Amino acid sequence: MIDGTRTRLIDSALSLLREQGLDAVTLRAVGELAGLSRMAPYRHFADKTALLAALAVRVIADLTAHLAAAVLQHGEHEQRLRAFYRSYVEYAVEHPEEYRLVFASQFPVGHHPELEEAVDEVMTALSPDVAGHGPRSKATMAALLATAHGLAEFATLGPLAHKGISLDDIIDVIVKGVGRPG
Amino acid sequence: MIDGTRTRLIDSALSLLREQGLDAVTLRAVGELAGLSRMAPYRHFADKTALLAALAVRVIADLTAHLAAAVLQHGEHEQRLRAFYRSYVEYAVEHPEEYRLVFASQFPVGHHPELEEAVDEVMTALSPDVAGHGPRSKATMAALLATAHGLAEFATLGPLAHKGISLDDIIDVIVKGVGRPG
DNA sequence: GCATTTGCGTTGACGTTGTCAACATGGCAC
DNA sequence: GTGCCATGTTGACAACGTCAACGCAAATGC
Repeated sequence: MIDGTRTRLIDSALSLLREQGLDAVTLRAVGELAGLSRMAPYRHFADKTALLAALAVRVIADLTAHLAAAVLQHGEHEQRLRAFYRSYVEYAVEHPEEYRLVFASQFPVGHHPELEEAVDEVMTALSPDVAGHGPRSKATMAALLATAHGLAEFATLGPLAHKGISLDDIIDVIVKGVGRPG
Repeated sequence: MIDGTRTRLIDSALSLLREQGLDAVTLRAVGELAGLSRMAPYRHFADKTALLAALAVRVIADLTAHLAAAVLQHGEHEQRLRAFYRSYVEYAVEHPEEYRLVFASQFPVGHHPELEEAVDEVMTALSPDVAGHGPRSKATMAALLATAHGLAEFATLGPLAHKGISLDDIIDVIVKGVGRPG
């Protein structure tokens, strides 16, 4: 093990996040759940945001694996796209606090390179399977991630969930093009 | 004026939000900027979340007006759609803290009816102009808002901004359909 | 006309949180 | 052995949201 204590702190933070929500992830609670004192995290992370960023890296890796597994169950392109959207939203709905951590924590741009690497990795890992290989594959991959994220937040935050609009219908509109006459 | 102090408190909160960011919107600061004491907001709002929800209502109304103005500058359907996306992202980029307030504050569903009304109003105000009148107009409108939101967050939070991917290219992919071979 | 309730505002106090400082301790290099 | 450095600890502080208790003026009831 390279750095056991650091890993244990992230584990503790993840437990708190899952079981009691983002607000329960305090440095004190993390330290004590790891069997240490309140200031212990500062020996391994610059501040609270750095700890949360490390946690976000793990969550993003987990999400990436979840997406890849779902996508690879299908061979046909459009099926893969729909699986991508469905599994993305599914992950957000099933792990709401973890998902919220990633996007609500407002990590200052440029201060957490490992976090930006993790985002890059989602793109490079999934792009060949869902965005094709054409000249527009980068724009397509960005469009896929951005729209999936929008869908996920609308699904978890309410506006979409309780309005009697089917998720599959929305995915259908997106896949076929929002500009299509409907 | 129906309730001047309440309005003044929201004004103060908006000033703090714009000039110093979401973290600077503390009940103490809001009260004092309004020329009152720290506990004054409690006479007009149940708690801090209620104040933020009222602020979010105002922001959403502002965003709606911004979108409507941009959309109505065009007569053709696809032009309107692109204007919708561009102006949505533009608003988020130009008012990042206000936009963040709306989505990062995690308003408990069902506790802020006026907030949900405001969201409904975005839909009903814009739907005829961008989502058409067909049987799928509701799903289309939901798809438009969700995807625009995803785009806006990716644009403000970084993943999209500094990767050399053009926003117009991404909008193009979305309008024509992410499932199109590209 | 007077008593009372009610709306609006105030200060005091408390618990929680992130973080700075100062201090302890153990292993390693020399 | 002696000094250094990584790691961990406790003490303290300011800021925050919020509960209580209080003050006061306008409205209300009789």
